[in-house]
Amino acid sequence: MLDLKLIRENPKEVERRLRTRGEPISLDRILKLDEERRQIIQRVEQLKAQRNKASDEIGRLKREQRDRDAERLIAEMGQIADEIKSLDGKLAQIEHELNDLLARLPNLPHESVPVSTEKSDKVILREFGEKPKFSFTPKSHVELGERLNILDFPRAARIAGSRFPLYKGLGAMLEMALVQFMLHYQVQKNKYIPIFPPFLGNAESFFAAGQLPKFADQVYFCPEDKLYLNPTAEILLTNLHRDEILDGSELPLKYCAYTACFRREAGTYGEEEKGLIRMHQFNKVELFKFTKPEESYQELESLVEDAEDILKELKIHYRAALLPSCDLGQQSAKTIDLEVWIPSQNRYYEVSSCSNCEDFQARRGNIRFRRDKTSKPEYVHTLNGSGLATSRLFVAILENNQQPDGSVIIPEPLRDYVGTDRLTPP
RNA sequence: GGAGGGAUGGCCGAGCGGACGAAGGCAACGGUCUUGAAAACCGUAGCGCGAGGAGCGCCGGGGGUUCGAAUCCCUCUCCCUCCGCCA
Repeated sequence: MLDLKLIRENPKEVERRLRTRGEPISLDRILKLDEERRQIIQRVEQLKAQRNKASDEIGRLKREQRDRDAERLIAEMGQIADEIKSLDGKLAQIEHELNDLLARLPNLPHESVPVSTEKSDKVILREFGEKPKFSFTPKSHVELGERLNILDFPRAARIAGSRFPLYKGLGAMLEMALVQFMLHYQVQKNKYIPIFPPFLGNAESFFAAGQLPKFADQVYFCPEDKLYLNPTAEILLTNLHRDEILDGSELPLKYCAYTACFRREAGTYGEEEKGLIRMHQFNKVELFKFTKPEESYQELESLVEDAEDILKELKIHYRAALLPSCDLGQQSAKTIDLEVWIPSQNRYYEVSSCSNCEDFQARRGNIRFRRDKTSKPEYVHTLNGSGLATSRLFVAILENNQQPDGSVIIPEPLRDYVGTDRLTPP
């Protein structure tokens, strides 16, 4: 959520910056509603002041047994009470529409974000390793998974439907090994506090993180209980400190969480996204920070590095990309993606997306901090990043580490967790 | 799922139609005293809109009754206890 005051004071500037996202955004309606709202507030508050004064007076008269004078005042106040009620009603209506419009506005892109309407206009910040060279035609992870007997899409479809995963045998071990390894690493080396959160959240939580109201169609919803299935732990972790005032001296707070993630992925069927690339359910270890405003961009850099550590440890070729304005998620002011190489498709795929949401979510979730005991509360900045999306990493490991005989070498750090150094076809 | 009990400021806790933005306690902040600290005493002190003013709003959320609601009524959410069910 953007600050209404900022919109009111710099409408042209805000509009210009929002439009760099490539959506046709107009603030006219918001400005008009805001104007109306403030006019009504002025009138209604005047009336309420009058009413409060009269109520005090009535109380006083009653105490002094001057019932006749009290009765006269009460009769006078009836009219004002009606007027207040009608104005309050009008005000509620205006604020409802205003809040809904505000809640759907995306965040302002940071000035360091390249402005473009082409998603391909990302800036490659750095690369690690190189694309593997094969003396044979590399197989896709779908084919490898089948031959190794570690993935079973047909049976997953029987149980749940298409686009659900089923890992089997050492495949299940490898997937869980990735989760374990990443959690251990981020907790022990990078000092994140581990959280095992609920996998469902309520509407307030999803609103605070920015998922609602705009993206309701992308999440699974249980109407009986009014609960939403977690699409990313970012949402759950954002709400860890919703409606709290944090102690400035304990910032930045760094959390990491493993969750299964569920997404409806409505209307995203693409032929190249076969197998595990885009699923209704996948696994992810999420990194999350609550920071002071002036520290958030340096914390974004270190968050990206923390996620990169995993790929370096696993020796997977990747690149870090600064996304252009048109490719930012609505909450994000700046996003850096990590992309791994997928040989069978001859392209890179995102395994991590690290964003600084500045105070966008903090405002929605009322997450604040105090610099010291006596200062006023201020909004924190929230940052999130996958560290990493396990299920896509699984794909990268299978495809990048495949051997001519169809076996797959397990990266060194995962071997103890998986219990073997190599997957071999039966 | 059934029956009951709760939700008040950073925390605990009183208030149950008018002098209540809310007693009291703890914690906090400033001061006095002290070489320093503790103790004691005095004082300040919630959040939001607004101009750090006036004013308005906020006692779990929403609605209602009333000239006036923390207080009465309806409704929702969450928490606790007991029963049922279950890992």
